[in-house]
Amino acid sequence: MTLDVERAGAPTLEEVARAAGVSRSTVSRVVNGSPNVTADVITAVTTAIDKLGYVPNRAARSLASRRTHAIALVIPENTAKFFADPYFASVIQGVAMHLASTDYTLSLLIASETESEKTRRYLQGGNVDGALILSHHSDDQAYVQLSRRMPVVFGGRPMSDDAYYVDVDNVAAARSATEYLVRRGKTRIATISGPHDMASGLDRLEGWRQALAAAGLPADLHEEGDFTPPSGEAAMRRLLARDEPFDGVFAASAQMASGALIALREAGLRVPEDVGIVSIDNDYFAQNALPPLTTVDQPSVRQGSTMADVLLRLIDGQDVPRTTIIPTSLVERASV
Amino acid sequence: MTLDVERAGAPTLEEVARAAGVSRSTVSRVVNGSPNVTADVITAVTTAIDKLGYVPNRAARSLASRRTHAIALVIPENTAKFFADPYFASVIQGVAMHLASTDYTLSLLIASETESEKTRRYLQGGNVDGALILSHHSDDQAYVQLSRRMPVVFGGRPMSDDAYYVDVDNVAAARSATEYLVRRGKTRIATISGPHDMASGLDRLEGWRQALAAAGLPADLHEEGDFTPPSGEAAMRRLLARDEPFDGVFAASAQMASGALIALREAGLRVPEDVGIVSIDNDYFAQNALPPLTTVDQPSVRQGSTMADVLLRLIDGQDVPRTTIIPTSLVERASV
DNA sequence: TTGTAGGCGTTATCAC
DNA sequence: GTGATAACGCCTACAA
Repeated sequence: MTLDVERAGAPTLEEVARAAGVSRSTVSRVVNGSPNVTADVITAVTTAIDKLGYVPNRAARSLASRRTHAIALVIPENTAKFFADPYFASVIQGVAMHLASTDYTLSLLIASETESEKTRRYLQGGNVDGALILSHHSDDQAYVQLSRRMPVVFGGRPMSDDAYYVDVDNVAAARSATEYLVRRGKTRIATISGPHDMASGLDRLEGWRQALAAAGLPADLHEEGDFTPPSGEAAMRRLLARDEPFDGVFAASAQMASGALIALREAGLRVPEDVGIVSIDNDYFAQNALPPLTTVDQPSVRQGSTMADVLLRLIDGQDVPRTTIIPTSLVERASV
Repeated sequence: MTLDVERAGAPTLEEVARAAGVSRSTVSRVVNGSPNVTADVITAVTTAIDKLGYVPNRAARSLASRRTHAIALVIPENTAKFFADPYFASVIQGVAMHLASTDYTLSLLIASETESEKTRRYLQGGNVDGALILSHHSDDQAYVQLSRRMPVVFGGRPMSDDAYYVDVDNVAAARSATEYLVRRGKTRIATISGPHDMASGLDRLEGWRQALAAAGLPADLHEEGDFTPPSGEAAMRRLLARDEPFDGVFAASAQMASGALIALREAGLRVPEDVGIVSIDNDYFAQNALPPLTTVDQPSVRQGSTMADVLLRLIDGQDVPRTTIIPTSLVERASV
């Protein structure tokens, strides 16, 4: 009698069709929201679906439709080294949460350079409908090429022109941070920049330069870091070793600022009394530093969700601007 | 002549077969490493594969084989709030990197509670071969049930018995941290514990108790936090407000310890001179605190890769112990 | 060892 | 509006 009870696998579209007394095609139409279906039929099918607990088989669906409903989030391994950086965690979170409200799936790829071929094949092998590339390095070229074969969106401006990306305006962010220092009366403003092989590193340096130029101040006190706390500490030591007094510092990341704070303290310099410091990133480094850092907030969770949004539109064939800039804002705390 | 050039889609198994002059079955066998194939044939097929740049179509493969070669990493949304916690980023990284050396794919799910039904269906809908659940909360029940339908491995001991999980020995970690305080001559040792609805919170509290009991010391100075810096700061304030002097503190997380440091400093207490503090987590909070924290290192990247390893074995039908404990180690710095 | 044939669960193209 | 009927690309008995 109840042959259908205790079936092994999940119910199929075919079974739903039988239960609803319609054809498979019709069930498929209902499932995919086709406009040409009678209300009665929709009701019947929906009921059957609920009763049976039907869930479309993704594999079958993508085999037939040639779309996977999956996107990849690629994190080049050299970037993964910076995984500890809360920035990446936030972006990933943003992506995942945005996707949660769609029926797309997120496939996370840590792309080791030694197996880049494998990653490339995976991406081109029709496993995903599009890719998100999270990296600020100049070695993005391979991925830029990929964007000719499928929708690709970068997080952070890639070192290439014709690519879709969403980023904060790093130049403007750095400029506003530096301008804040100027407004507070600082006249000798140094910077601890990010690495020169990352667009964000370069852009923030440029913003610092612009602000100083506009204020008629010299822009010669510059040391490079790699965004991490230790590099910030080391850079500050080098700055101090120049024996060239300064009363303000723009650090390209809060992590570096927190490192710089250590070197400053060691040197017997007080913040903000002796030197004021402003940075970028409103993460817990900024929040928990001593003193808490005045910094430029770049909403990274939002960057992630925006990236996902842009990619999905691209996949959907919509017309999307190549560049999406996320606004930043200065948050004042006690370091200046 | 060259009909095959400029084809639209990716090459199929069928085309490889034709190019190699064998049947599709044989190509399939070669691709899947079947033992019963002649060396010559393998060579021929492999050559054809390389020449054509063939990549198996995942959808077709899983439709036919009923295996997806994908696993899910589920992060309950309440956990996602703690996303800023470097612990999670590390675990995710570990999982992703382990998977990179296999042909499994990682599907990252942020499971909002309001859509838990959706997540459940996704998991049960045959989209993945197994799932990793990252959570320390007691609301894991739903996922424990899931483990009856497919391989599931938890990160952190779930509040249930019959589940596979990989975790650090939180009791032992807390005990060794506390014992260290005892060895350093502290006689009045307080604790800032984690939340009581997380196994790790409870276990670390228990470890603290055990160490004190063994040393014949009272275990009454206890305040609860939620693993975040602010909660640690607040807990320390409450501890201080008790007006019950103490010379040692075991904080269940480095983040809370860093918060506690702030309250301690405000109260004019010096670390380590007046009170020694030990915590768990060797993250940058521990490394960059002032003073740097003596702490118990729990290798979270490794926990992630181990979780993936266990799950893959489970999927492979291997016999795996339900519990995998990752060793921890004490790293001495300047806070005691 | 290798080939044949049928099927995996959907979608898509047609007729009706 | 709805229903047959091919694909979609691969796996897997089973046969040879």
